[in-house]
Formats: sequence, structure tokens, C-alpha cells
Amino acid sequence: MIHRLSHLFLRTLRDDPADAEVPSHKLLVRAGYIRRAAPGGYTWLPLGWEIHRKVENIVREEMNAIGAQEVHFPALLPREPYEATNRWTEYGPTLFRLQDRRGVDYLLGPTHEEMFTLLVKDLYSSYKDLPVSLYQIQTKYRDEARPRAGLLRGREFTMKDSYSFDNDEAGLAASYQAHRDAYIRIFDRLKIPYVVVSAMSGAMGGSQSEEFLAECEVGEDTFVRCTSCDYAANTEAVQVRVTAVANVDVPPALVVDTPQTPTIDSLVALLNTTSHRSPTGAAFAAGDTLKNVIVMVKHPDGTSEPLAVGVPGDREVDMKRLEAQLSPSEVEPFDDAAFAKFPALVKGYIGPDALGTTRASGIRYLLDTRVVEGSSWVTGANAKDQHIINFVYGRDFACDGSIEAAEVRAGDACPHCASPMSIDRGIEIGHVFQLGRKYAEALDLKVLDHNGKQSVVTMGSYGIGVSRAVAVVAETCHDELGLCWPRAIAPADVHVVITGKAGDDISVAGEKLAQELHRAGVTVLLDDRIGVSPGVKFKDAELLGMPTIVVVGKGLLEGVVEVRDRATGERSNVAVGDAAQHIAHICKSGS
RNA sequence: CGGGGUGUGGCGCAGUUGGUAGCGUGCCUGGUUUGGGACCAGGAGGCCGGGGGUUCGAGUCCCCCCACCCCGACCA
Repeated sequence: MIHRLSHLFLRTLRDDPADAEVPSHKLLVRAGYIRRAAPGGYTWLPLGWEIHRKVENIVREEMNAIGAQEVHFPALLPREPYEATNRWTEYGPTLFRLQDRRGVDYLLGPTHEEMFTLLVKDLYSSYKDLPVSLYQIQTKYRDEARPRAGLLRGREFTMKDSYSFDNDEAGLAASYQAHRDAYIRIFDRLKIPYVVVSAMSGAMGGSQSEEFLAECEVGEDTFVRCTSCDYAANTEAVQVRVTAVANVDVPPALVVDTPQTPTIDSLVALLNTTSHRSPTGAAFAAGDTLKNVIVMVKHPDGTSEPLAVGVPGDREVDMKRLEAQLSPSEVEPFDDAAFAKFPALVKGYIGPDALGTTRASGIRYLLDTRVVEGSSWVTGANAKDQHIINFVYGRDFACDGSIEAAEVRAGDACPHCASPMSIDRGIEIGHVFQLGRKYAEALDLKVLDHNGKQSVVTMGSYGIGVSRAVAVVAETCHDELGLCWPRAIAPADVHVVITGKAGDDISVAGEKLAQELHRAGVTVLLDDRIGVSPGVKFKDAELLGMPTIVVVGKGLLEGVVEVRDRATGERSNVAVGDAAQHIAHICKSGS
């Protein structure tokens, strides 16, 4: 294949588009790969679509290699299946809903668990038919509140979603592992630097779940990673390592006057001016205080209820972590109007004695897992300007349960080996999880087992953001000059720049070389534009980012062409006669 | 949904106390150029985001919408 720049539907831009912030967005638009068409929707131009197709095909090859079979559903789906799993409600405003001319409800598929489940139910009915894995590469729709960063978070995007169907847990584990291994091969081939992290299963339900995160500053996910073992997890899913309490005799709880101390800092400062000390005899620190935060939990059915969460005073409540565990319910701030309805709550001095379903406020009270049985705290006394010290969890107060709510920080102990962990940002490019029987039960997907009895099928669900992967490659593989596509997905192997005029020796040699490369099975992007200065052609070649750039120009006088590696910048001169073979060799060897 | 910002030829921007719109780039024509976004000359291209108001007169002032970007909230 030879793409000719003289005819290619392409316009590169000299300046970054003003509405783009992240490098991938700026460069993909500047280099003429995509154009914005709608909020969160992009048009793929010829070279961009070529990349998209190549990513799709890598995904396809690896999915086929594990025996998964490709199907294709409509994006326009009926309401009923999503009603059966309650996702019509649970998905909330993110679901694109529409009606036909008769007023019947439809949706644009955000993901297709229900449809795949029903398809298997439609055709299969025996344990002998399983296992089976099916997938599709499909346009997905999500009414994002705020699409951002170009292709990274759109309202319409391409996703490969696959689903495994097994008779039992062992089968599911094997299907899960096969997908996980396939994903590793896919992202390796795409040359994306990634980390596999433990994840929450979120609104999808299910148990075992891991995310593939591309390490990237502009990522929206935060994950922790152990500095010595291989533990890595999304911060939402971190299981905090709980340390036992030192066995200290704690004096009886004592109410102390603490005027003008609505904040943790002011409280600690004031206490340390008194004769009171913590049970260990040390001065009080923020981490000795127990902060009780009230939030409003909004359920998918529209009802809401207050919830109190107790966390160590030196840490904030991480709303994302909290919400991940209350999913699909949502968490909202507890405003003054809500406070007014609970006279038992003294703002700034809320303490455990007022919290709990059987206490004065009647508000459910959960303690962060860092608050362990037997630990002693400074906390609110439910009266203005008063706190309680030496208040021991288990001895002096109780709660309705525990929850992971406090923020996770760099340096926190790894739950596996207790070494310090680091925190980084990443972009979710893949997600594998064991759904279990949630969807099969909701939609009644059963097969006859070898005893002739009905058995509910167990499922796995696996996704890769294809369009997002294109953006992630651009994000992780560019420099100040432009993009650098890995050979596996570059729109062409070689960008041949002809610096001469139409019909001169240089132009003729360039055309000849392009043809030879084409015959050798190398894909070529040929800059055969007439009257365009060499500088412009070089800039465009660097911006567009083919892995190899070949310059046919003044070197021809010495009988050579220049071969450049886009990523490393290495240049070498090659005799014209050997050029095609030499370049073909570079392309085939994958360098 | 809250906070901040921006809307002016394809793209990037300027536009003063209100006087009927300009620069760069890109595009077209002709010519000179050809190894790092060349030069000269001549062109085409604008409902100044939309609506209402004030005014003799609005890109500019006032009000209301809308869109986009960023932060937060949200997020297979």
C-alpha cells in the first residue's frame, strides 16, 4: 500500500488546537488523525482510521487465539433486558435513553452483558456446550457528564467487550486467566507501558477484578504500587493493612473543655497546652483524633439516607473509595439543611455517642478499618466546645460496621509485605472481571448439568477500550516534534520524503524506491507533493510519526538515501540500490 | 451539578473612551525558490456563539440563553 500525500485527505496544523489540553489530543488533531464532530465524539480521518483498524486487528488476533469467537450486536437496544438486571435504573443518567415513534424505550448500549447472556441462553442449553467465550468490537455510548481529553474519555467510543460462560468456578478461573494472558499480549504488542492492578468490580457486580492501567500523568485513575513486592491496586480497591494496637492501659474516658476547636488542628494544638497526654504519654497528634464525617447516601431508586463515617483525624475521607464500596449508591455532601434535621448532631463536635442506628441521631455509623478494636481516641463529645479523650473503641463506644473510607497515601504500608507503597496515575485501558452468576441469575441462563439438573452458568466480562488505546499510545509515545507510532499500528511502515521537483532525478528515484518497498511488502506513506519545501515535509513527517523516515534528496548525488528512525532520531545513509532491501529488513525485524 | 475560563475567516489570535473588523498561518493565481515550517505580488474567505435590550450607531455596554475547555463531583 502506498499512501500519497499529494492526494491523501489530510491537513496538518501548525498550531495546537485551542480546545485541547493533553498531548494525545493536541497531536492527533494537529497531525490530522481525528477531528471533533460532537461533544465527546470524534471523526476518524484516513490515517487515524488505519491506526484504529490495526489496533482492532491485534485485539482480534489475540482474542481468536484464545478461542473467543466474534459476534456483533446492535448498539440500539431494547429496555427490557436492562430492566431485568436493574441496570436501566442503576446506570443512572450515564445511560443514553431514547424512544421510538410509539414511545417505546430504547438505550444505546454502554456495555452488553445482558445481550450476550440472552444470546447464549437463546442457543445453548447443555453443560456440554460450555465453556464458550464471545466478543465484539463495538461502538459504545455513555452520556458522560464531562467528556474530556479528546479520545481519552468520549461519549461514543470503540470497545472490545467479551464474555465467558462456564459451568463452574474452575472453568471461570481458567477463562479469566486466558483473557488476562491475552490482554498482556495485546498491550505488549501495542507497546503500552501498563500495570495490572486489583480493582473494584463496581456497578458490574462480581468478585475477582483487575484493571490494566497505562502509566500516564494525565490518567484519571490513581493506583498504589508496592516498592518491594508485586502488589498493585486501584486506590478504590486497596485493602488497608491493619496494625494491632499496642497493649497500653488506657485511663477512663474523660470529657474535656475544648473551646474554639472546630478543626482537628485547633483541637490538637489546644490539648497539648493542657496537662492531658495520649495513653502512650506522648503529645497528641492529628492521628490520635477520630473525625466523624456525615454524608448523604443516594440510592439508585431515588431514596437517600445519612451515613456517618469515622476516620483518623490526619486523613480525609476519600469519597471515591467510600462510594466504590457503597456502589451503586452515590455519596453526596451533607449540607446545612440536612444538619438542621438532626438536632443530635453538633457540628464540629460530633462523637460516636450520638451515632449509630440505636443512638440519638439514628444515623448508621461505620468506622474506617484503620480504627481497630481497643484503640484510644480523642473525639467529639456531642456538645459545643467539648471533646472526649481516652475514648476506646470496643470499651467505650461501638459502631454498625467497618468500611474502607480513609484516603490512601504514598508511603502507606503494603497489605502484603508492609513495605511502603507509591502512588501513581494511570488510564484504564482494560478491565477483566469474574462476574459470577449475577447476570445469569437475573436473566435465567441455565444449562442442564451431567446429572440432568438445571445449573446456573457463571460468567466473566472483559473489556478493552480500542479508541482509548489509540489515544494512550499517542499519549505515551510522542516527543516535542510529534507522534511516534509503534510499527505494529503505524498507518505505514515508512514515510518517504521526496525533496525534489516533479520529474527530476530525485523525484524519479523516490517513486522507484516507493514501488520497490511496496513490492517488498512494506507499507509506504509517500510525500510526493510538488512545490512544498523540504522543511515543511520534514516537519510533517515528524508530526505524523511513521516509525521509519526515508529522505530521497540531495544525498542522491553520492548515490545514497537517508534512513531515519523516528523514535531514536538515528540516521544513516544507504546506497540507493540497497535501500529497498535494507529498509524492508528494518521493517520486518520490527525495530 | 458547583467553581473558573474562553467563544471574532479552516487553525492560532488582536480589536483602545461604542463609529460598521484586522494580524499571522492555511487556501487560490502568477513568478522566484527547494535539506529544516522560503520570498514577492495579487486574490477568495467573517450572522464577531445565539436571542433580546440600551443607543443615531454595538465585536465592544446591559440581560438571558447556548457551546467549548479546565478543576471538582460523576465515570464499563
